[in-house]
Amino acid sequence: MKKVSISDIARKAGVSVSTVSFVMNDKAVKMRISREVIEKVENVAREMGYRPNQLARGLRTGKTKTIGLIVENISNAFFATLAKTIEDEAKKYDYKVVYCSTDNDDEKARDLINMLSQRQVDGYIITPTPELAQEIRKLQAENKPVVLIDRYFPEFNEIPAVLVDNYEGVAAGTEYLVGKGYRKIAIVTIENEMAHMKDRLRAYYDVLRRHDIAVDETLVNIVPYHAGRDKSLQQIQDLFKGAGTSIDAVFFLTNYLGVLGIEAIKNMQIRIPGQLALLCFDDNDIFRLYTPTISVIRQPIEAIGQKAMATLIERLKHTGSEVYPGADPIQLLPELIARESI
Amino acid sequence: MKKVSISDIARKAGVSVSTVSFVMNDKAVKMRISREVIEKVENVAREMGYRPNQLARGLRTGKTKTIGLIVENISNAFFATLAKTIEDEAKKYDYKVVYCSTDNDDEKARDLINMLSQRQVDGYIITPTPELAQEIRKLQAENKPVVLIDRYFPEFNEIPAVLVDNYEGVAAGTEYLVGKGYRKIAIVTIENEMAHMKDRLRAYYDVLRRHDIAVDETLVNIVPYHAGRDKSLQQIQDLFKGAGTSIDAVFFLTNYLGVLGIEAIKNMQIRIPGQLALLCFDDNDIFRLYTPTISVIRQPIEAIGQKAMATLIERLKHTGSEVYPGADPIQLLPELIARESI
DNA sequence: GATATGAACTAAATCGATTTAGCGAATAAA
DNA sequence: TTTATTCGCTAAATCGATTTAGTTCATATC
Repeated sequence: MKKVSISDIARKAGVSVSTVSFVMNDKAVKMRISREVIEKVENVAREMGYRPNQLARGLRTGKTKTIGLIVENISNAFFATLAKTIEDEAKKYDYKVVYCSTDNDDEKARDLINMLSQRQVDGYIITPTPELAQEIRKLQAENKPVVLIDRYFPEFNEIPAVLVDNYEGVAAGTEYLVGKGYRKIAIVTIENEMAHMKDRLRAYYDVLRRHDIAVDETLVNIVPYHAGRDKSLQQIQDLFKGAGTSIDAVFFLTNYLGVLGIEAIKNMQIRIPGQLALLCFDDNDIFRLYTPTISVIRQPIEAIGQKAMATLIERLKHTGSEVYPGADPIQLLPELIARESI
Repeated sequence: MKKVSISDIARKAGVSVSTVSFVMNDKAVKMRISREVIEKVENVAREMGYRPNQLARGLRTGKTKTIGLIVENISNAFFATLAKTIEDEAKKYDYKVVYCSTDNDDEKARDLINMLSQRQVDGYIITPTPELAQEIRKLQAENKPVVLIDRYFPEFNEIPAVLVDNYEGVAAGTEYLVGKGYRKIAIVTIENEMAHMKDRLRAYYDVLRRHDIAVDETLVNIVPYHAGRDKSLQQIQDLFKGAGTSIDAVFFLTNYLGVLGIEAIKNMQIRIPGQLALLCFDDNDIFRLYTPTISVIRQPIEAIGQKAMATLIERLKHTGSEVYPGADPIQLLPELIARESI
């Protein structure tokens, strides 16, 4: 049994295809279709279970009512929550979301943009990879609205971006550690050349300097992106060996690294916060449930998703009519959640 | 700047649209297009950044190279991993996956099927909700392959299903508890009328009976699906009050409930496994990292995803040509991971 | 020299919708 | 009675691809 099309309905109802289209799109009144015909068509459509083909509709109208969401990794709790928020938000505006992960690979990101472009999505929300600026410019040139999320390109502000205030978050966290009397504060971050991570690191340096604490570069630990689980864990455990002597606190700059940190303390049986204080950027179920509970800088994920979506919708509404004036990224404030690990 | 279409390429290259189509689809040789023309077209297409419109292609060919994946909740770790596996697997066969969540709501599930159907996906992988059988039959009638995942309808086997062997998993878990000497074994399960959960519960009863352990119905705790976090937690804490006296072990039948169990032991400071032994169906990061580590029955998520995808692809290949003979659900064996909580 | 064969392309139908322009009948205005 | 309007609906173009059935030359065959 084949799917029913608009012409099947037209034939069965004894009217033209156009009439069916008008009725299905609530333009019947405007086109002064008579009450009887409207009812006839609606009945036939219901009986036959007619569902308009969105490919045909999209082809004709140039709108698919779909937006493409590109994140780094959808199985990461942060991005999963973000995706869910965006999807819920999109539904309010009657848009559907298609999402996919880059794994922070430029090549993969380009492929995904390609794929979404071929599928004619109406707009994009993108967590960019380092070299993606060119590709995103092309989308703008094609008049497709784009909103960056979680990351941004400081050198070009033609594209709106929504993210947490990374600098403020890490500054607040570092201040908190300093305020609690810690001086030998180690940092664990992931290798990433992008601005949002530089902002985080910069905040750390600035706060130490502000308090006249000498910066010890051996305390700045950068985990290679492709190190793999075991190697990364090892690097953290090596750092932890100095607990109580060369370091007294560790600030993890990402969620993923913080979880590895927990594995490390578990493996090494380090007393937290006795021997070592712990703080992590970005919350996670585990941090709330672990013993001791882990203090975090919480990102306002829902707010980020909502703001990004609202920005995109705004641009979707008057697409082409006006050019985005360019603006600084929208940076939302994070929240310090003090738990037992400090 | 508008997007480039096939006719733009044709015009610029000075050939017909058909010729461009043949070149782009590697049918140039078969259609004996000359080497020069092929190169000309390829160059023009590359220069202009041509990317075929998949809506048009899908409309014409009737194939979108897309499959719809419907899960219960994409932000749940089990389904997130499953989705990732299926996506990776799909890519091998050159298919793209669109996924969405039902929240176990029949109405929502029907809407999602509708939406995917309108978008002309080629096939479906569905975690069904209780009343979804009719809707799925319609898809079959339209000649769209469907594979059920994680759950199934015992009363109709016309649709292939791939899932863990729930009965065996819970049987093995219960046997393990009994073998360790526990006799007052409580069960915590979620309210769900579907076969896979009934299978889990049935296994519990069967094993107790096999060991001549009297079943105490007060030990069987069913958490209402829409109870909400706090109420569910309360129900588990109420159960835990009997630790050491009326109960000596608790078997959580889902991941989500197990995590609540951890919150409960944390809140109540219960010694595990001293006062109470814990076992959970379906693994989770937290279970591996918590102190004590929690023993689990691990589902073979990757295998389930792969098998489901392979089954779907098989049906996609000869769509329409033959009817699925009908078969029992494919049930894959889970693995008991013994940790410290028993 | 007429005809058949083959090489290298192209025209046009098609998929299923939307949308503009227009047609015939009924009614109103002149 | 003729002309203009309004009503209620339809024909046909269009979106951007794929695909079948030709068409036009050039060459080979008899």
